[in-house]
Amino acid sequence: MPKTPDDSYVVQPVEKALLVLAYVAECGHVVSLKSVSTVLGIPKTTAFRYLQTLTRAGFLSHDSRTDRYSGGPRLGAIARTNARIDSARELARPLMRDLTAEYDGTVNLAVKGDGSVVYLDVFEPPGGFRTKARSGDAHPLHSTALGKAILAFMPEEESLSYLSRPLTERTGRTLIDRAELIRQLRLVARRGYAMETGENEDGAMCVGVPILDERGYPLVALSVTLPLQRMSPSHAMKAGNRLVDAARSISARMAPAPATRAMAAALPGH
Amino acid sequence: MPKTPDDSYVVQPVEKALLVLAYVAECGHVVSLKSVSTVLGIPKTTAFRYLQTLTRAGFLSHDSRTDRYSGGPRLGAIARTNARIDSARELARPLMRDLTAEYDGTVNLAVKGDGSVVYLDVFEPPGGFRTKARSGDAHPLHSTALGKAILAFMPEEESLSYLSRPLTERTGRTLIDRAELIRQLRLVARRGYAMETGENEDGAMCVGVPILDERGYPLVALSVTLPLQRMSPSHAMKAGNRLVDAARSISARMAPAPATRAMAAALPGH
DNA sequence: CGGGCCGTTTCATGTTGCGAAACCCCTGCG
DNA sequence: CGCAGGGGTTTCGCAACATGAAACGGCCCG
Repeated sequence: MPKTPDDSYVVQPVEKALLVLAYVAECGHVVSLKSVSTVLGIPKTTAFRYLQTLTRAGFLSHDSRTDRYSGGPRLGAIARTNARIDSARELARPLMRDLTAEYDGTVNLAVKGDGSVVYLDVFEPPGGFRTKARSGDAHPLHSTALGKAILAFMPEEESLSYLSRPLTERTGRTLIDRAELIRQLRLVARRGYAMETGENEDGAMCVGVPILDERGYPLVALSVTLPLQRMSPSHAMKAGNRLVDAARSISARMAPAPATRAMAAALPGH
Repeated sequence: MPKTPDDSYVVQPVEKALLVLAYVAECGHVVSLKSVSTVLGIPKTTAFRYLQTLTRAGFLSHDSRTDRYSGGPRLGAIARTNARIDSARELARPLMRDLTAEYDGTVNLAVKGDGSVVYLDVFEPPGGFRTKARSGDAHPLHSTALGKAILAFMPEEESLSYLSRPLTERTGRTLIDRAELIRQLRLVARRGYAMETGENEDGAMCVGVPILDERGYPLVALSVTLPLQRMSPSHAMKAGNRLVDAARSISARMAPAPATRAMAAALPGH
């Protein structure tokens, strides 16, 4: 029985477990092992194992008093992260458009990835020079204004762990001296914006700021990139402060992560 | 290498696939097969299969142009359903408290399950008689005011499919005549509330109304249950209209299902 | 034109997922 | 008080199937 064009790479246990996850999470109420088994037509032994595994991984939660399953904390976490990023992205769009025109430069929005920034949106001015970064690309944290803005505002423990990894040299100017980087990050934290001059891409200079979520964590960052020669120190400072204002206005209106069902499920049942 | 008290029922392919799902969905940006494989330390062949399976199931989406994965539509659906139900539940709470005192009866909030209603919250008056229903219990659609309220407001095609299943007789009074049920549902749709007199539980009478989500679908329902002898027809009518108002006020303020990241991901990348 | 990076396909192997059946516990009922 | 029944948990033997090394192929970049 062929289902879709090509099943050959589908892992069956995973497929069936996802069926279980979808059923439990989408039905909006607690369910018993029995009902999973009968509704989905999966033998109860197998359903039992899937429920266990899904629960262990935090995708479901299990009330041992009533032996019922429901959506778990992980689903809430995913929804929350997505809501935060989506709303930041949405709120940033008009500001980015304005900034692109205002500075006639490239304006970037990026999220923090694992040891990198990943570009979400890149607004380019009509005529101007083009930067390398495209939506979806990843660049190092230590070589970009976006990354330095994020590093400077995350908990110190975390930033140090990133800095302890090998620091790749993107250009001749890339800072790979850890002590110097840490000094810079302290300055960034104080004045609110980060700068980068040809450290990530030759001939490009960039000013970046973090966008803090409701926990104060720099989940996203915003930056303007210009050709090196068009950016004077005073210009950069003005741009930095302008970006700080923009980021603050986004933070203030960002999704406040509403209480999730997963949390409600943690309360006593009756 | 023991991980938690008891791994014996954990299905390994599922566990690892969930690791992949968590990584991709939680990181908030598109990722490549390579990065999944290296970050999670899973051989790329295996990671490939998991990504395929997760994508097939709608938990991830795959941009074939750039070969990148991100959160899929199913995650949005789950978040939306939960948000709707949570907010209804939250908004209902104070009203339910009021109604409990006002009628000195049991007030129920339930979600539509597969062919049943599942009780979310049950408010009981201090002294009074107790009904059978507890939070988490499931009762048939056709024998409860909650269920009839829901049946009357769902698309006809769907309600007919439920009515075509065998109708269990809960008490001597349970309506199992389909034609008569359909006649009743039409009346319910017209006046806005459903009634039930000892059809689900002996000696109890119940008035229920649907709570419609933004699509007009009766996802949740609200009801008041009283001992049969304490409920006159005129009393029931007043209660019904009171409940209709309450439901409308909940519907109006219910979570409007914000645009999700999964939808945004469907837009062209750059 | 050539090298390397990354996604896809193949294939032989034995690990491990599977589900029938037995077991156990709790609840409701006579 | 004990019996029956419905769910959840555990056991166990077997073969299905997940696995990952290696080979392949396409695309980009130099």
